[in-house]
Amino acid sequence: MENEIKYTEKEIELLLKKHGIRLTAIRILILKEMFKFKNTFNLTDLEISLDTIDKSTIFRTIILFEEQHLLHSIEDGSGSVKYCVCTQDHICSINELHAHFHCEVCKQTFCIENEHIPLIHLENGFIAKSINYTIKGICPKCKDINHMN
Amino acid sequence: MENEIKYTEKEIELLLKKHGIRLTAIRILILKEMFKFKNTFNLTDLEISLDTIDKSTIFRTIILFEEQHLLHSIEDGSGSVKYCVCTQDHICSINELHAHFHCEVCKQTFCIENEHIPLIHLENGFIAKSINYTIKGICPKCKDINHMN
DNA sequence: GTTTATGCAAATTCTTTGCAATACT
DNA sequence: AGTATTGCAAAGAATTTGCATAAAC
Repeated sequence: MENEIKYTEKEIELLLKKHGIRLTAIRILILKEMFKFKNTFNLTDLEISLDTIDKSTIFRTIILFEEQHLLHSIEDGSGSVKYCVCTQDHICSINELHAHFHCEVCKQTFCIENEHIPLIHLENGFIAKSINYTIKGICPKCKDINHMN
Repeated sequence: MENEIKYTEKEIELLLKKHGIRLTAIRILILKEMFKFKNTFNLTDLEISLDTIDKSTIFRTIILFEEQHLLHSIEDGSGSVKYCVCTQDHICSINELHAHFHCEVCKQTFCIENEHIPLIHLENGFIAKSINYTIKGICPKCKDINHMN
């Protein structure tokens, strides 16, 4: 594992509580694991790295976290829903949502942190709850490997 | 069927040819059916309305149409990929792509025709091929039915 | 002790593929 | 004849659910 742990046990617990999520050993473990992913992750990613925990438990935990706005989902057209954790440096309210980039070669999905999603005008009567802005293409690493331009 | 047929047999055939797609009776039938949907449609929608044609044939036809840029796909997080046909009044090149609105109540996905997707700046090295901009929320009809605001 | 969370097993849904049969040129 | 298209059947992948057990409050 090449990742640096950003959050202490205590901080993980506070984050859960802040979002009105009851503490359990498994939820702490799952959230801790989520922070290990540099980019986004899907259910299978978590299932593999948390192989003692049942898939359905992870699934229901993701649903709970999403309902409590501790994470949000990204549809990148890869065939599985990706997730990323909402933290204070990674804002997820509707006006400050960030966009994502999905590489069609390596299948990774990156957060585009530096810019918010530009909003467009909605006709009267439509109520926006969330926005998904995903650019698909080729990331720098895969471009170099495949000598594309 | 409350839909008005917008395209004649002849126009359907021309559209296929224009996109370098060989004509077959089934492809003409499928494209004609696609135009009947006011909004977007998915594989199952077509499977139901074209119940004499096999699902895998429809699937492979969609892939072909998409490769030839006769239609484009939309990931709206509904669990199935939606499609909509690219016509001259419904531009689909990357700079002129339109956004979509997905209603979480009725599960319909609407094209937002009046505005192009605003582009955001990509860091050096990223190559964009397509963009997916989908707003999720509640459509006017469902808002009224459920007395929401 | 009652509510909530978890694991196991399996169902469901959506997508995709192999292969044989058919149609087209 | 040879290539492209289609149908059938089934595989694969991702998601979701029912129910019994275990944990938390």
